[in-house]
This record gives sequence, C-alpha cells and structure tokens, in this order.
Amino acid sequence: MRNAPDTKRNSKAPTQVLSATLSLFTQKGYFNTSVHDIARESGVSIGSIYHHFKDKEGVASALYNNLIDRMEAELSQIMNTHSSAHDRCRAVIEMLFSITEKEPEVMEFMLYAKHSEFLPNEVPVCSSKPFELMREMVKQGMTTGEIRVMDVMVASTCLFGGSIRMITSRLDGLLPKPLSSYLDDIWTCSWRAVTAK
Amino acid sequence: MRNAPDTKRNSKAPTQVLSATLSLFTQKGYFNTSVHDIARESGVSIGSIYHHFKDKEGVASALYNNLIDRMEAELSQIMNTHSSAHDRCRAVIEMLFSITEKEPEVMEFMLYAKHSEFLPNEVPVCSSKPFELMREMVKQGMTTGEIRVMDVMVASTCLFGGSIRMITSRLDGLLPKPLSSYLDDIWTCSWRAVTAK
DNA sequence: GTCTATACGACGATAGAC
DNA sequence: GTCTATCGTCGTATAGAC
Repeated sequence: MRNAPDTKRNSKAPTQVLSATLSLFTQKGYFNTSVHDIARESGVSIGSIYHHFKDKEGVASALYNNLIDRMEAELSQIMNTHSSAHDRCRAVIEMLFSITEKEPEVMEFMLYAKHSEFLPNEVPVCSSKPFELMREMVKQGMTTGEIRVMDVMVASTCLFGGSIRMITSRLDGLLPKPLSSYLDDIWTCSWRAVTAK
Repeated sequence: MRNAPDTKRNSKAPTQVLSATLSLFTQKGYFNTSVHDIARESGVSIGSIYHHFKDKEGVASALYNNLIDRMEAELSQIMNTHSSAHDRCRAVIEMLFSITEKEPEVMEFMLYAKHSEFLPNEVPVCSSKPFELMREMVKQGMTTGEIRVMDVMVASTCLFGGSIRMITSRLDGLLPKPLSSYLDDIWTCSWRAVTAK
C-alpha cells in the first residue's frame, strides 16, 4: 500500500537520533557533542546516522526545523482560538512558560542555542515564522487600539522580551520557582508596557 | 625602577591577542576559531600565545573577565552619578545601547555568546557583578517607592529585558536604525512596566 | 619573550560487509 | 537499512632554538 514494495519499513532511527541529539546539544552544546556521542546515546550506529542525515549539521538542521514547525503549530493554534491581542499574547507567554517547565530542552535549544555558529544556512530564530506570528499579533493589536501605535519591533520586544528573559533565567537555574508562579506579575508588567491606557 | 632588571619590557602581545580574539569569537564563534586563527589575526605566534595564556580557554577567560570588569566600572560610575532608580536605569540602557553601536563586538560577546559551552568554570553573565548591580538599582527603586514592590528578579527582567532583546535584535541586523533612535520609546514602555502609577 | 616545527589525539566522514 | 572498521584532517598543545 506504501511506496517501495520490498524495502524494510521506515525505521524509527531518525526520531531516536533527533531525541538523543536534543539532549546532548542542550547539555553540552553542538561542538562538544561528537557524532560518536549521538550514536551511543541514541543506540543507533554511526553508519545509520550518516545514512539518514547528510552530516552532523544535517542532524542539527533537522532538529531545528522540527522544533520551529512545532512552535509554529502552537502559535497558529493560539491565533485561532483567541481573538484579542491581549488574550493571544498572554496565551503565547503561558504556552512558552509551560513548554519550558515540561520540556526545558526544547526551549533551551530554541531560545538559547547560538544557531548561527553551527547552522549558518538556516534562518535565525527571530526571523522565523513563529516569531513573525508573534509580531503579527502585536501589529493587529495596534489596529484594534489595544496596543499603542509604535514601531512593531519595539512593541513586540517590550511585550515579549521580559518573558523570554525570564525563560532563559529559569533555564540557567536562577529562578527557584516554576515560571507559572511568576506569570501574573510578568504579564501585568508586560501588558502595562505597551497598552494604551 | 620596575621589577626584573634584565628581562624585556612587558610586551603588548596579550592585548593584541585579546583584541584579535574578540573579533574572531564574535565573527565565527569560539569553536570555529582555532589558535592558529588567533595567531594570524593578532600577529603573535602560537608559542607566544601559549606563553601568555594557559590554553585556548584561558584566552577566552581573560577576555571574558576583562569585559565583565569594564561593564562593572561603567555601572558603578552610573550608580554614583545618578540618585534615583529612574535615572540610573535609564542611564544603564543608554550606556548599553551606546556600546552596542560603537563596539558591537563587546556586546555580542557579553550578551550573545553561550559562555557556558566554552567557559564552564566562569560564573554566568546573569550572575555576574554588573547584572547584580542592575538588580540592586531596581531593589532600591522599590524602597523609594519609584518601582512597584514585587519579586526583584521579575522587575529587573521586565525593566531591562526589552532593551536587552533590542540589543540582540540590532546585533542580528534586524533593526535598520541605530538603537539610540528607539531609546525613548523603549524607555517609555520599560518604565511603565514597573513603575507605580 | 618570541618564534618554528612537530607530536598527538579526536572527530567527521566513508567503505563495504551483512 | 544497519552495522564495524578505518581513513584523513584539523586543531590543541609542547619542545626547544633564538
């Protein structure tokens, strides 16, 4: 029913590799992780890894794009289930905080890794679709009058910048309590920063 | 009149090395820069580099601590020449913006590099003296009633987080105009976020 | 203090059997 | 599709002359 009749079923190697890679990259960084490490951690041999991915950078690239796609899906979901900029932006921060607590590695790799050093050909996170969607929310908030009219970049940065830095602080172990316990305070500050009244 | 009578005068090699290193690390990153690169760029031989520094990490470490010290000096200066939290914090942002425009490499290395990956033994930036001073300013602002009473970490992050992300955006080339042209808007947002009324 | 030449290890990537 | 064994390169660090 599928494509090739005789070849083996699609293996689960790639997902195992990506999962192990996320752990290793967030713990030790891209350059401190060897392909041997990935093979050991994932239980997949080097040969297989190179069969499924072009090279080490290809592994990182696949991982990166996977996570960007996932983020974009989450943001679209929020875009669709909320109508005001206020509700949308708050939901975004809540979502980011939640992922940070449940899957710190995902956030670590998305927001904290210096992709440009090992993925020179990928579009930087801040120019990626998810970040564009966040700016779009802010923009719409200006047209509805919820948010003061100003440079969209400035407004977006002020509205989300605090939360993003709270996330990195949490990942650095500087915050004793889970992010959810700071959410109300952060949101009060962030919204006051850009709202009209 | 100095210490050793016969040995050559203290060479300027170390400063040349650190200067070249800053350029290379910010352009290509720590791991993409070899000691050979540093030798070539600085005009100092490998042997000399290893004479002055323990190893490659030692070069990075010296650079890092130099810049931290410099930042601390700038912040102390601001602490002494301004009295209110309002004036101090605004001056800090102005200073950070100014350095970003005049010496982008300094900010790039301070705020954007993932030090933990190549300087595992150094204290992270966010726990360094300069960042502590910034939190101290915020703390004092709460006692004087300028800033709403809340978790100091939350307030500091909200007050400075937007500006710090503007800096990284600027370094990423996402902002067409120099940071100074956004300063007033950013400050309005940031201060509204934490101020009492 | 400065240099050149070299030793040595690690890692990315491939070959080729199963 | 998966594996093991191996190759070649590059980069850190040292030795030792000046």
